[in-house]
Amino acid sequence: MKNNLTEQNIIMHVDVNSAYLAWSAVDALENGAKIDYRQIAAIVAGDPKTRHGIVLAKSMAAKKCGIKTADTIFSARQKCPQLKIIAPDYALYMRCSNALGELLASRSPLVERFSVDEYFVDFSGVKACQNDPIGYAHRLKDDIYRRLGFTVNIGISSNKLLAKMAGDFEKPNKVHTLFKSEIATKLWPLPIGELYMVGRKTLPKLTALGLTTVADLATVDKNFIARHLNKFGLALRDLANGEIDNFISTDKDGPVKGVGNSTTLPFDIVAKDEAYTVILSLSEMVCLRLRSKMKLAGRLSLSIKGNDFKRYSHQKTLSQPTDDTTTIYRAARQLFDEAWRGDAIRALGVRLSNLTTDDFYQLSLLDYQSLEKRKALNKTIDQLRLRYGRNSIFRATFSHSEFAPTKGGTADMTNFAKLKSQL
DNA sequence: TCTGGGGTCCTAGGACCC
DNA sequence: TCTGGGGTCCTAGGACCC
Repeated sequence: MKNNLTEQNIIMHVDVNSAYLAWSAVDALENGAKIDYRQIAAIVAGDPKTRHGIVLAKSMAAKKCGIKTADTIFSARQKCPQLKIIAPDYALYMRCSNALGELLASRSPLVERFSVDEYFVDFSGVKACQNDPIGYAHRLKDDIYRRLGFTVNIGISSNKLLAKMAGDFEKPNKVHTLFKSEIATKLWPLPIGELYMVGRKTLPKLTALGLTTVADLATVDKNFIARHLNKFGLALRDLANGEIDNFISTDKDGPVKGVGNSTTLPFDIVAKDEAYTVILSLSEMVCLRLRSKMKLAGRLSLSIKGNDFKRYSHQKTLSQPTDDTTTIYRAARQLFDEAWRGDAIRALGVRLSNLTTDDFYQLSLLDYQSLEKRKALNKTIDQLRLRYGRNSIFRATFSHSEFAPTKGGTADMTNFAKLKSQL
């Protein structure tokens, strides 16, 4: 076994247990709270008054009551009447995430943030880890707890996907391995719904095909699964066998493909002007982020969610790539006019994709001057917002509006320091 | 006081070109 | 003037992840 390990890559997946809840609990304790939220039935959830009332994270005790992530607060309360409900603090979560990233980076230069509460670390070239990765992982896990106050699960394997699945075994505060040689004993016995990428829609399809365990999927006839689930089915079968070459990439190091913001309104919108206002505030945020990445967008899409929760969208390829707020806003408004079915609107979203670098701006001679003026204006606005806050400057439209001048953004975007460093 | 927000990838049909 | 077929782009929608 040891020989085996030294010959292959050592990838670890580090996953914070009940991240938002744990981070809020640590923060509360540091601020003098008498109880540890992790020890009681507690959840982190948004505010139902603004129609954001869903469960974002839960304690183990809350989980035992049957509360799941994305449950409504309403249903969570029914499952557990004495539930403690904590409001999310995204800026805090970003600080905790960064602190974990820094600790990991002190152990290996190859650290990749996979989400706010998950990192991949490549320890292949780290001597202290090579002879005993499991012992090393235990010491790392305990060190994280001692220094940062929260527990993690660590999954170990020779690639990211298997490491991630290992990290999803028993929780919390555990270290697991899932090397290829262990797939038949550790992965195959699991119910098929626990396999990565088997979600709400796929599970019943697999069940209907008579597949109930990962082993069933791993050994199913290829043609059979391809006939029913196409390419996705074949990829899932490969995954069940630990073959990940054809599977969905876990690589987040690559360039970002798109930038989008969306928001659920506190009440349904029925007037076009109100929709325009929200579209403008979303455009402001999306364009700020786009410019901070030094990109131009070639495609714009606008999505509308009605009060029936059904989402529909409309998109267009822009005549030329841009990062200008006014240009994007006008185009988004036009998309809205073309798409809107006249129904009550619950949520709106603006998304930019087909990104290119902004080192050359295709200039049309006719509007060269106005383009330069707009670029200068955008830059000034960005700098003011990054220095004094996102709503320190806003368009006159918003001075008597019930809508915020910029809209959208949770974890990474509330961290203006980070955006600033990208400018 | 009932249901978030940020992403990625895949599919399928139609337009258009050769 | 009985009508194919491949390739690529565009668009809408849906699946999954955290």
